[in-house]
Amino acid sequence: MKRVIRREEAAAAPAELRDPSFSAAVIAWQKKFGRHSLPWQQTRDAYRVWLSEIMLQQTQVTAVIPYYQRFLDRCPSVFDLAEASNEEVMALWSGLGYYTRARNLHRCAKQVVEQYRGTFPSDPKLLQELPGIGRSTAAAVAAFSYGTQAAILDGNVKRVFARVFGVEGYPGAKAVEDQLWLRAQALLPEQDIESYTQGLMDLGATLCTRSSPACQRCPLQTKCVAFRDHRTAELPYKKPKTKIKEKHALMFLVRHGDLVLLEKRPDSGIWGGLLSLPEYQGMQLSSDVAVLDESKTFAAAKDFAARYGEIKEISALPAMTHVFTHFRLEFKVIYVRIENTRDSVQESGASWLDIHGSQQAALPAPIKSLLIQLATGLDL
DNA sequence: TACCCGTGGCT
DNA sequence: TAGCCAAGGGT
Repeated sequence: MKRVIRREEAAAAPAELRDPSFSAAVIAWQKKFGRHSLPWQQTRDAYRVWLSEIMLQQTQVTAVIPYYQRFLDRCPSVFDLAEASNEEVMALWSGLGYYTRARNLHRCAKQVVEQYRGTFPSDPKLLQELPGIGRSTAAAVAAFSYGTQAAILDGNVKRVFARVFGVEGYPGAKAVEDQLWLRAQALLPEQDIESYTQGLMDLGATLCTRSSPACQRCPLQTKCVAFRDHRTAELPYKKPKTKIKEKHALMFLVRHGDLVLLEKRPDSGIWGGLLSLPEYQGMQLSSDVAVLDESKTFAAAKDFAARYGEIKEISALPAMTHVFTHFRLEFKVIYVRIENTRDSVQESGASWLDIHGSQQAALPAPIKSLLIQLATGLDL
């Protein structure tokens, strides 16, 4: 069993990433210049360490301190917390945000009491099975409470590593994060894990800050790729803009001579209040327009156009794309030429536009462009 | 996988 | 000022 674990660790932490001088520098710096008097330091009580780590997830130190102390006053031990009512736990947490943390906190306390008789395990793998404890939090609790050699990887560490080692790419991306975990594992010191772990956090929080880092005071300056290359502002990479969503629509271009059938769009939503080609409204169809076969779109177009006249010609125009700030609209247009129009325009709320007046009409840009092409006799 | 969760501080 | 981000985890 031991052999297997060691082989896995060896595979997970390549030797070329190792550098004992890295942890040595962090540890020496932490002992001299790191933070030593935060309320959850100077204790190896796993309950207090765990409570602080959960509260500090995505939350800054100054916000946590009063909550931490209030929580300890009411629940000095994991048994007190396990026995507290859910309402009281939520009330104690109220204002800290991310309230699933509070629910998981309560569940976790009960579980530690039931499964472990109130003693948090020292193995990060076991800690990670508890609700609200992920890989990084498990390592922090194990290291601070029991001195277990385990790697953390929070926002601070990601920033420090990205700069020192010149890690390209957004640290939140899976592939980049995997690389960072490998480094975190490979760089672990054999002793003084508490000072090392705290030192990484302190470096990120007090020197290697997101903007205007204090490189002159940094113990890792001589190693730091970002400092050497003047790239501290660039590293770590910022979160990429979330990929814009795609929407799909099916529209009908119903033509009678030089006239095109238009509808006024609702005031709210895209192209609000503008005239536009009639858009197919069938929910089920419109959500799947992208994969609609031609026969269904033609059937929908015929069904629509037949209200206005006799269908003489029908064809699909090439799919069109229009990019908005927040999404991309892919739309198909079915062209239908009709004759012998019925007088149903008034009641339907639609209107006829002479295509030679497209330029002046209140039309969305891509629709206007389409109609102008139609008016100038271009092939569509 | 990418998104969601809350609040406060920062530039 | 309006994003952007912070001691992440769950889904």
